[in-house]
Amino acid sequence: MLATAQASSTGFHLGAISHLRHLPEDRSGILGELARTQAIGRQEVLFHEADDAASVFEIIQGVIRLCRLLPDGRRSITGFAFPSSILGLSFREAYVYTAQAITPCEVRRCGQAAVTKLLDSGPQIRRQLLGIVSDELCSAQDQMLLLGRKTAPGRLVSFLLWLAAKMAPEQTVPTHVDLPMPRGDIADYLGLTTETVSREITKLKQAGLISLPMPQRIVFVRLKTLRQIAE
Amino acid sequence: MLATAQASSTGFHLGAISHLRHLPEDRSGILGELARTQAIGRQEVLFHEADDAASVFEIIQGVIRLCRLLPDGRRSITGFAFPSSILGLSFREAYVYTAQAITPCEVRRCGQAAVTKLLDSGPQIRRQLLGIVSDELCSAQDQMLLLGRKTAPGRLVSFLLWLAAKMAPEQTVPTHVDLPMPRGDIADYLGLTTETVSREITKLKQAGLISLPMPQRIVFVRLKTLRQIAE
DNA sequence: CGTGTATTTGAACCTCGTCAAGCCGGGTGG
DNA sequence: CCACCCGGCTTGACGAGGTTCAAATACACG
Repeated sequence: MLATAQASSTGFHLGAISHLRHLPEDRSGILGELARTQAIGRQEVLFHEADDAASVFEIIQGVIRLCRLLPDGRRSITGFAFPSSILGLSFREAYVYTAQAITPCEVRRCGQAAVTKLLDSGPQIRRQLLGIVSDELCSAQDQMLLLGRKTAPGRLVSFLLWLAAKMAPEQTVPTHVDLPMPRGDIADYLGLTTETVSREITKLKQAGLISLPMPQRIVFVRLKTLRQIAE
Repeated sequence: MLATAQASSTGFHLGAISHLRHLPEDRSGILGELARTQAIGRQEVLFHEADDAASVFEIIQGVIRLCRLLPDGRRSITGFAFPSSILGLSFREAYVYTAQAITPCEVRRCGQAAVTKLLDSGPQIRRQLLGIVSDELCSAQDQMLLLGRKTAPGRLVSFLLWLAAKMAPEQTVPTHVDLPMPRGDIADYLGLTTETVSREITKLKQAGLISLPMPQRIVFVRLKTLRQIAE
């Protein structure tokens, strides 16, 4: 059932490009009835790096971490996936990262063949799928800039504001964010250590920029200053 | 010779492409006769970040740097483009980085519309274009791991070996590499400073792992050790 | 031969990683 | 109900790795 009408992704031209990089298209149900819904327990692995890329996933509920390992065990988290994210659109033989549930999740899965069929089914949906991959590429480059050229506080604040926007897309002015992932995951995402992440959070609290009712909840107190720190 | 005419930045768009972790498909001329060939002078800009993404480019000759700027001037180079790379496959409204020639270049350009047409022309070419974007995403993640979890010598050696493979793909055992870009570009690509890049090169030389007949030429002396350092 | 740029080198400083310990909260079992 | 344990988080002391600032050198170009 194609109840969810595909939002047209044809050009918006509003000038203020940087905010519009990731247009809020409605992608819900892009995989349609080709997909089967499935529950995933906390810490469960959807697929491993280098596994045969057999399936594509759409996250319905929960948060998933995407990570890569160096031979000596150093870990890099390349991204997090939230509801409506698409995972595994590789168009290649193997997955390039491991996907693991941080919280209990609900996902829809469908085979690569179904995606190929989807791609052949028309220019509209094609554009949408390609846009998804393009957006991923764009955020990957944002992340490179963060890792290569921002300091620890800049990285952390950028992350907190980004996460708040991801978790509550409807809010233009975020008030707080609840961290679904442990400090270690944040560290591996930001190229820092758990200790540094913790210390920087403490500093923000002591500077009165955030408050911390509990370790998993960050309340933004001086949002404007935070935005400056994130640059 | 071209005087240093600052190229006006009227809109072109572009994405970026490189690396071939996967199969060595022949992509030469993938844009076909839809494209027009064009010469680009050193330091000339193909397109700017946030410009309307109007064209797609294929590099025929030369090396191009792709970069992003932070408001305060810090720069991050997100990639380099070599012959046979495709730039600007964004499937979005605007380019997400600036593309600038490091050496004199020859490129083929064609409009986005032509790419769309190409995409509609069959599953074969579709797979190829999608594979290109997927490969880009994969290298972007490699780079995140490098920036987040490798030390200065690890980053530098990884880069040198990677560059050697890019510049002479036919050689399985590289003997040397000629750097087309200045130290500052390498630094902005690796998330370091010019001074650190220079010092690390000096250290490799003093350790007898490389030799340096001239600043732009790196000769690999103990390849195996270098590979270990790169991990 | 003089000028400007790229590269190298030096010294002081500082951010962040490392190692180690302490803290807090939840769950389990006595 | 309490004692204990265990994992995640915080805090402290210390040092290494990289940045910053400054200057010397080398090189290409006019």
